[in-house]
Amino acid sequence: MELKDKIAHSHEECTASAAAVRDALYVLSGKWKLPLIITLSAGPMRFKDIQRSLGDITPKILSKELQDLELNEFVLRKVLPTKPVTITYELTPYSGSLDKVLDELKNWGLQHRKKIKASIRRASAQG
Amino acid sequence: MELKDKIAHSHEECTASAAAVRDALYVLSGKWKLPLIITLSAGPMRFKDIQRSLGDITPKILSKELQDLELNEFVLRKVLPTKPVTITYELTPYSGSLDKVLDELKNWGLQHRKKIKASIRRASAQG
DNA sequence: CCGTATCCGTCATGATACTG
DNA sequence: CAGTATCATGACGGATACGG
Repeated sequence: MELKDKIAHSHEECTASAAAVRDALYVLSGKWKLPLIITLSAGPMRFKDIQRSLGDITPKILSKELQDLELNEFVLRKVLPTKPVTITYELTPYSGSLDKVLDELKNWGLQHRKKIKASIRRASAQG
Repeated sequence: MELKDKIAHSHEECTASAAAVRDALYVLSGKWKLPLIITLSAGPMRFKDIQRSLGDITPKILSKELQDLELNEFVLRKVLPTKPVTITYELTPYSGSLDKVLDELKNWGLQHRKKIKASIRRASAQG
């Protein structure tokens, strides 16, 4: 079955597909959301730990991204009654709904990278 | 199986996953690439037709997006020896490799929209 | 018709500094 | 530690106009 058979059945369905895909990409947009989710998949972490784990994200951006993910119910913010309070972030069960998407995206990314490398090799050989 | 079992096996694999996912999102990034692919899934089209079909994309942006997609071998540009020449754009077979990704993205986008609506209803009822 | 060139506004991201 | 505030910037998308 080809792409056009799966996606572009009619004008309306085509529009609907495009809208749904764009919804998804919108929610997952930005430089950090996916890396953040993948990082948190290791378990609950504190703000500073996440920051270190992601390398060079600034607190402002991290804060914003975490809030976004919280709003979309991918991430749960927990305040532990220690003294002073400890705050942790962890993935919600709902984040599991991204499993397939993430997996497909990962697989596709891997195979695409290989393909691009091969293309470049071919192009160089030709030139 | 949970997300953490599928994605974050080890530090290296976690990093690799994140990189692959970001590769994929990078290639598909921007406001128009997916809508463009979905539009072209109806068959070969000329520049002006695509422009009309996408609604309000400007020629500069469309040109750039088409070039990006050509580079990544999703789209083939054909120059037909009519007089004056006719130029068409069509999907390559390789674009079919996106089938699964697109499908998962579409499904996820649809279910997520439903969930968000339900959340808003719940929040309103509470407040 | 098929684009490219120029200019411009907006938004995402980031550096730095600061508060509780 | 866990953030917020302020300021800066650069990429992206778009409007308009023009060239082949």
